[in-house]
Amino acid sequence: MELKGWVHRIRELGGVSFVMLRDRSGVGQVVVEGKVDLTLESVVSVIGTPAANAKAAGGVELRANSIEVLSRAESDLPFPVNGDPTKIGLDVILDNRALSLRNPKLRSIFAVQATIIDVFSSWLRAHDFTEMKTSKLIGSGTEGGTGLFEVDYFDTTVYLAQSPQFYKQTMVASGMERVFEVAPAYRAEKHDTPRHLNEYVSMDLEMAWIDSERDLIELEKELLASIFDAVASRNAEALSLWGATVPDAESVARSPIVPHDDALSLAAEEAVRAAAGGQAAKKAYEINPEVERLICAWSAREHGSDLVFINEFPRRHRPFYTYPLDATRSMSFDAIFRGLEITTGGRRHNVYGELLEVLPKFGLKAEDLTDYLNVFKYGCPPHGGFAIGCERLTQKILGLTNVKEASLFPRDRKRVRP
RNA sequence: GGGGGCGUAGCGAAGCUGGUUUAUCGCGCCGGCCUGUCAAGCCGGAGAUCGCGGGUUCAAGCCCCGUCGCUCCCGCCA
Repeated sequence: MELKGWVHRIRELGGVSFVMLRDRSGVGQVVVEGKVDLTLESVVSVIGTPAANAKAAGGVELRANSIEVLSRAESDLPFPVNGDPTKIGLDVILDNRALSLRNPKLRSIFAVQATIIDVFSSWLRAHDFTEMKTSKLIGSGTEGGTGLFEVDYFDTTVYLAQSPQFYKQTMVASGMERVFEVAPAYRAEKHDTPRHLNEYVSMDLEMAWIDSERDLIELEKELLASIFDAVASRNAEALSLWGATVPDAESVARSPIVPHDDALSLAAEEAVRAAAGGQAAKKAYEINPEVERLICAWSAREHGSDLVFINEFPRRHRPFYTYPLDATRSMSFDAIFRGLEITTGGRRHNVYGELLEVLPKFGLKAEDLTDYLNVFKYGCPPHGGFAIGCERLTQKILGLTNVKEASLFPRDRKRVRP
């Protein structure tokens, strides 16, 4: 039989040599008479006879009759490809992406990510959502909030989309009712943290006929539970390599929903508890990363869940299109998973007149948003949606320390290559 | 933008309060030995202007200042 792959490791014992050959399915052992003229990571084809051998790694080995080098690797590897990747700096890993992904543990991150994207899409299709692909070039940046990247576009300037928000709503109003999109989103923010990327994969959905953000939360619970189950069954090896587990469906189902103001109080109490009865913790005024960690600690202890939903955010913290609950609060929510925000969503304004009324409070002018407003001018059902940060979910499932590890070719303030 | 930490060979690290001429270890690399390895083992070798610039000192990888890079925390961030 013939075996093809990369030379993972070589052990020469004089009269006999063992070559560990790696392909997408794993690593197997090849036995060669005498010495071998091979370098690590060379691509080879081995013809030989398979043999069961209790002394072989895995119990089976291939006794080589001939080895053909299809592509010889230079011997000056920039880092040990077959070693423990947690001992290699992130910069080295990212600078040498093609090589670092040959490491099974690093490559397994993206097997998990593929499952996440697959199940997100297939679950939504099975629930009558239609997949869409919308433009990432937008003509104006009046949506507000985050920074936008400018792009030369013939004789004018356009921007990279920070989210498909307006298009999602457009498609709901178009009569499609339920849509989703998996696509990159761009944020021109000069942050430099382990949880931010300037380009990330946003898994978006939007649906008609909801009453409040609670409908969305219930849907996200089912969706996430489905993703976790699939990762557990399809990516058992990746989970074991990273020493990670996914939440079971029951724990996801009982994830608490905490109103924003309560979350701040609970976080303050949790901080006191963490400080072992120390000084009174100061109450935070908004959901910051520390509050996210504290509220998750609370959720894990009180509800046995790694997931917690925070809803009823103050209207002033949310964009203009967010549907109000009352004078100060909105029908919006965040999902916090293992201490990190992975989702923001909510119900949206769907009545033309109400949108026109709310714009001035956010310093916006109707004439700058005519395309968007026209979506509602001739009737739009009550609706809402949310987005899951694909890299962040991947990161938190596997317990990666930096979200950049969960991006094949991350783009941050300083990195635009490879 | 503010603050902390770290920059020593291709990679990962050690180097005690400044003091021994050849700056140490593991992986990888080069040469040799070895017929059952499992991160193979053993012997030998190459490879480092100790990020860069300046300063203090009889003496700096180690202390000080500046600078660049990386990293973490905060801020910013639908």
